[in-house]
Amino acid sequence: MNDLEKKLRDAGLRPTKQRLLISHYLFSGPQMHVTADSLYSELIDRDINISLATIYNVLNVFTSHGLLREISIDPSRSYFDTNIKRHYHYYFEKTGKLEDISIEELKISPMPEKKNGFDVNCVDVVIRVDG
Amino acid sequence: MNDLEKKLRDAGLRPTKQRLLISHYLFSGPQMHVTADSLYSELIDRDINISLATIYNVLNVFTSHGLLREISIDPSRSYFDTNIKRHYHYYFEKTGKLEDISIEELKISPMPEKKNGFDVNCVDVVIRVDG
DNA sequence: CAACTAGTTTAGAATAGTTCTAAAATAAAC
DNA sequence: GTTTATTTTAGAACTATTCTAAACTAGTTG
Ligand SMILES: [Mn+2]
Ligand SMILES: [Mn+2]
Ligand SMILES: [Zn+2]
Ligand SMILES: [Zn+2]
Repeated sequence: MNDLEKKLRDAGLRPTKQRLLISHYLFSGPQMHVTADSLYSELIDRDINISLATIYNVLNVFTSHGLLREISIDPSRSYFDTNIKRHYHYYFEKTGKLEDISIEELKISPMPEKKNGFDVNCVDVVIRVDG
Repeated sequence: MNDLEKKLRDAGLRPTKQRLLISHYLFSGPQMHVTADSLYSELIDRDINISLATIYNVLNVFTSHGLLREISIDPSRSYFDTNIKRHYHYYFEKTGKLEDISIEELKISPMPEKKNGFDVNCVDVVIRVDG
């Protein structure tokens, strides 16, 4: 059982052919930010033909099982982040690219823990730049 | 020339009947966060019948002329904020409501001014809570 | 005022990202 | 190997938003 198969099983997911191919693209190299469309195109470029419905299914199920994080940046499409540790983003509005900002680089204080008795699920910071 | 008419003219916009009615709803009371749909429904409730296309036109033109700010919170719809001063948000994921956080309440440091030579357009902070 | 022009509103069509449906395929359990 | 639950898929459906083009209106000019 290889690393990717273990990663999927540990998350409670069946390691199907399509999930493994997508995992290989997403998780075997440097961390990245993808949209459904960018992922679909990149896989097509590598002659990996997975239906767009499956791309959406996999992005959503990976997100709900903690392997990806969804980022709301642009109301016209969802971004998914392979970096699931707490961090923030630069967003380059012209190119649509994202770049990580570590929590050491940018400090928020006081870091909120609760609001009206409700737990804080996450703190999203997006710094929008022209480029 | 009343306040709302002046506000529109100062922004370089013609004070049409529809824009004035929408401005009255948005700008005459406390600050608020709306979606195209919530605004449309609230106006219908007040027997103000403006086409949904116009609601979208007006929200977009108000935003591009600095009378509103668009907030990316939820990939399934756009929020617009009548508070155009720098501030941050709590987002209550179950109800879809937003609440302002002032820049005195939450500090970010260092406040970024530039990135790769590009200007920072805005710094969005969203604290997502369960409620 | 009347005539003119540029900008605005509107219904309805179109678009596009995403989700749904239901049938075929596959993974896991027995 | 057989069975069962899960997954994949093509294509349809959905939905927030934008577009189209015709009717309307605000502002300008004489
Ligand atoms: Mn989603
Ligand atoms: Mn918009
Ligand atoms: Zn990231
Ligand atoms: Zn606000």
